[in-house]
Amino acid sequence: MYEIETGAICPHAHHALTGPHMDEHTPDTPVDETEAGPDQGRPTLKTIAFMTGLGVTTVSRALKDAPEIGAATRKRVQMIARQIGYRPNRAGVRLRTGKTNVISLILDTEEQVGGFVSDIIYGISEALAKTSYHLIVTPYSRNNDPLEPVRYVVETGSADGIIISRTEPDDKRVRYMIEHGFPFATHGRTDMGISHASHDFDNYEYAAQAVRKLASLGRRRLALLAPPSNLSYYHHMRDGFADAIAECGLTEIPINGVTLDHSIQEVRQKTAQMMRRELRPDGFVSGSGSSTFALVAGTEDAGLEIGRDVDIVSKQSSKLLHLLRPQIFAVDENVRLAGFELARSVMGSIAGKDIASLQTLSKPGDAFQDKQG
Amino acid sequence: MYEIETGAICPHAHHALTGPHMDEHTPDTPVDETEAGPDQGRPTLKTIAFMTGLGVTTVSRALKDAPEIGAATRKRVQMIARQIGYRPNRAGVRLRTGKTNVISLILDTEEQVGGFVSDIIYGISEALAKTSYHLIVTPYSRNNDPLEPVRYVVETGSADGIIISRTEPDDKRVRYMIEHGFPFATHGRTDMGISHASHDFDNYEYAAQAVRKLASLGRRRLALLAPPSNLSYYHHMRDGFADAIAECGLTEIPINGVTLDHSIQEVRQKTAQMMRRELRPDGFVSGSGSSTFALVAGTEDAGLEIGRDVDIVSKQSSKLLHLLRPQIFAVDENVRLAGFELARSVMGSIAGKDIASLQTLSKPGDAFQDKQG
DNA sequence: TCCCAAATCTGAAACGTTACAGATTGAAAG
DNA sequence: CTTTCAATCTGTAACGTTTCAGATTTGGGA
Repeated sequence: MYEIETGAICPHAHHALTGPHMDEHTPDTPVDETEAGPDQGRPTLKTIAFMTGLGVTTVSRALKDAPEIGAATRKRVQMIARQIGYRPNRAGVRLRTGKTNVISLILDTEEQVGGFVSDIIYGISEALAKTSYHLIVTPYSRNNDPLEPVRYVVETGSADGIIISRTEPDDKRVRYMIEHGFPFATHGRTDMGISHASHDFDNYEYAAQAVRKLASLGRRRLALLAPPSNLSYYHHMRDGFADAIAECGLTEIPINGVTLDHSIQEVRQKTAQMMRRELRPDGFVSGSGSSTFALVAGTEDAGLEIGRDVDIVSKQSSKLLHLLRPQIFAVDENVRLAGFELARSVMGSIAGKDIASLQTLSKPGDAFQDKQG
Repeated sequence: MYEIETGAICPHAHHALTGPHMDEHTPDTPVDETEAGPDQGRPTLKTIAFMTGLGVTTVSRALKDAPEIGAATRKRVQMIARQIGYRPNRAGVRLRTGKTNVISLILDTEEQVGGFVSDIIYGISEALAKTSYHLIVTPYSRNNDPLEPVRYVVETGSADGIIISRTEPDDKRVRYMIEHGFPFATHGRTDMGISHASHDFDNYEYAAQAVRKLASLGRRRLALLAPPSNLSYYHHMRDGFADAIAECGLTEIPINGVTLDHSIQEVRQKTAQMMRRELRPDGFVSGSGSSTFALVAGTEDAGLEIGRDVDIVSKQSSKLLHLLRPQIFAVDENVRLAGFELARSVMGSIAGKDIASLQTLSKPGDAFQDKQG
């Protein structure tokens, strides 16, 4: 049934198949509209038009429940369409309307965080599953200009909406998309005085709770392993950390030179260095699971023990931390949910929905899992 | 410059923008071909045709280096195209030729393995970066029919080629795609007497080497934590394991009821159970990093110690295992490379290249990283 | 001088869809 | 018995591209 279809898709079979394709148009006799020829290959509006005896316009409208089509006709057309498994040709729609039915997820391919990308993709997929949207992944390297992939998608119109992460307080990608009226949603918030679709994890709250937890354990000198300072959530996390430090009357031991973006080796080394010093932290707040692996390793390199000499509170997106060291206090960040929300947001943005409804903030939950997970 | 473009993409702006779009056709005067109107919005072939004074056909051919175009014209057209940033409209090409310039990665959204998906996507992206291909992710749930997403892509022609994983020895998706002449590449091999594009990690070799390593450590009773038995690489891994067991004169302690697909909790529990028995294994071969986390936890639940009571050899795609327990012997599987190779393979398949050149097997390398990683 | 072939170039048609501007009904209103 | 109007339906054109079947020019050979 779909032979032509697959043929048409397989380039090396082009010449063989495009020849006898729809040979209703014999060069001598002019086209007779009433005989649209036997349907072959994938059904189109023309196929249905032929089967129902209607015009393609009518069929097109009937399928999208236009009001000017009789109820009987509408039902008849839709029935046949379902029967023969009609699917609108995406290229046709896209060419005609400019609507691509595609969401582009723009990804940093240097991303360290294991599982982050999988989860966000699964979440997006879940939200897109019942819609006509497809998900396309547009990668870029952190070394290059992050604006470039955005510009590419906007300029070539290869998607109807964009999802970005690694959002900055003053984000030029956001500015660009706003200026071009292009729908998008950001993972993380901005601080540009502009309202736009976004989803974020409440890192302020997380860091504050983490500090309080450590304070309640009697820890006094805390260190924060934070994201790079250009990212929005650096500030949230840092503010939550600082506020709670002040609130609890603790002191901060700054970690210089490494962030969540650094390699495990670098973090491990830096941690070991720090933990061998006189005035070392007795508590860590960590922004990501994989970095916490390095934190633990570095701490133990220095001969110290988690839970005894130092406590760690860490975010995680997978559930591995309490297997690494059961003493770690792990807070789950549901990245799959983030993906889901981001997809909903960007679709809402495309549909022109009210922006207020497209901004969500995920709370850390009461998930300070204790020694047993 | 791209205002029209973005407008055309943003559905809620349609009506506003399709009106004054290219108003060269005034209803009274017939079209004068020589005045193609001022180019606005995204440049098309028509734009270039107007600028050069050539026909669109000529421009189209000039851009693809057709031989029947004069060298001077060709250069002139290409120069202008570059100048004004011409990009062929994907929908136009796709509608006309049937070529989508899209590769579909079909993903099981139940996937446990953290980082696996990210890496394979990064690898694919890398291979696609310099081409005109886009990557689209087509998800499915393991509970549903795995053929369904494949059928969807083939029937709707939403991609030129497909990449699948979780390949089975007798894989109905492979059969389906072959029957429909649809280009694809599989992550993992089949055993159907059909030759097709694929990439695989040599799990036979991995398991055999793992067993020999454990044997060299004096371990005698080995257990294999294997993939589910329907997958191809189950057999490879199991055969390598069994052959080396025989070769070294060791015995196998079978693990029943859990596979790499099972949750960490399940594996952990099962492992603990097993390790409390009289005749427990003194060596593990594990097929994935995250499962090894569970293996370690379960072993320690039973009061045993890695490196003393039992040794573990495990594959990993991230580098976390030696941070978990430095005693683990980890073998790296480069999933990013797998993605890269798969993308190359499927593109080769689309281009009709010789299949022999599209089959690659990645060797485990000499990477039996010792206690220090 | 004429003709033919090669070298360049060209318009028309088509891919499948939707928007526009009617066309065709039947029935209600005058 | 018209006229009008709403309710349905329809053909044409257009989106941007490539293919087909020429058209035009040039130059060489006779």
